Amino acid sequence: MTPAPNASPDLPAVPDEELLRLDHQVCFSLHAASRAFGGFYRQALKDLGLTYPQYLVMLVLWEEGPRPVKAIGERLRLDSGTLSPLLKRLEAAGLVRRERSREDERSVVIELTGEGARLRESALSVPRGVLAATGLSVEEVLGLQEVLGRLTAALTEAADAR
Amino acid sequence: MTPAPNASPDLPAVPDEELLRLDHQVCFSLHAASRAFGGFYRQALKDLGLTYPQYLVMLVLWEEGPRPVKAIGERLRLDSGTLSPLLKRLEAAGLVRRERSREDERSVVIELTGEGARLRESALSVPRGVLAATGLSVEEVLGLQEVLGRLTAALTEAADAR
DNA sequence: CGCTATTGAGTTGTGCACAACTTAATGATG
DNA sequence: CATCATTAAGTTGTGCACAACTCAATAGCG
Repeated sequence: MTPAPNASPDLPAVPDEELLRLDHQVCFSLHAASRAFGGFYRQALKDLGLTYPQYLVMLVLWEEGPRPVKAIGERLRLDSGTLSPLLKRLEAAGLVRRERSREDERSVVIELTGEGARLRESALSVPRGVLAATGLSVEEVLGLQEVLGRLTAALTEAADAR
Repeated sequence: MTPAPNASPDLPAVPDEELLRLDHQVCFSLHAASRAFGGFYRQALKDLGLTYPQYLVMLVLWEEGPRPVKAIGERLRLDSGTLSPLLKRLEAAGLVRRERSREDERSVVIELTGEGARLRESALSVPRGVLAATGLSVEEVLGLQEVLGRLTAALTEAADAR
């Protein structure tokens, strides 16, 4: 699978020197954007008492209902090393319950508490503020999302193929 | 400054429910892309013995020469809480020197060692591999960079205006 | 000049990301 | 069915991000 036939299909006579400079820019842009996003959410979510990754987990649970840790990890591409302590903190905050599955005792199912479910109402107002703060149009957001999706898929595939 | 005149200029009758779902997608896309990028670089940089943030710092030093911690932080939007330990690790690895400035003894100037400067040669081959792995054209990369730049600027401005 | 505010770097504490590992349960195979 | 491989979750250790803080040096002002 993945023949990876190309050495550099559309990179003509760009010297390494210049690529290093461009790399600087792209790395930096993505890194900075991700952190700016996180920083803005940090403020927006402070009232809810959630961090940004905790918010992502709650979004999954609000949308999809009770899920084993494994499924949440696949959805967010996070492993148990990240999720286990995060979920324990959500449990300590009274937002979720963790229960071993009876069918498969290896699996731990995460489900919302009443408080966790109610928190969704407060969260409904968050995205509009964020979207407004981005200064992007809805079309640009959708376009950005599409490019980022392809980027992630290509990078993880390339990383796995090693 | 920053009149921020608009409540929601181009968000018509989209209900909160749907925005929350869209938010899920966008947050996730950016978060996942950033981590996929970092993951790919982690492998590419393993030979150089650098982490991704360390690579970003080295890029600044390779491009701009000796710089105080403050200047590096402004370039990468990182504060001393992140940079101080990172720079100590680069120093321990023999790649940089940290010297108090004589003109202003509050300032610590970071400069490359011979080994740090030589590492640039090995790093020259990295960006081409990464660019190929993204599966994006050069035009798409430039477009992505432009959107991300505006996104970061808008978000940090909105965050500061609180 | 002397005092106060500001600035640059560093430290501490919390949380996330991830690699490497452990443990327990399940599945597969001879 | 007994053994071995696989799987899910958790643990440990390292490094980054960031808030809140300390400390020393400098700048500004009366």
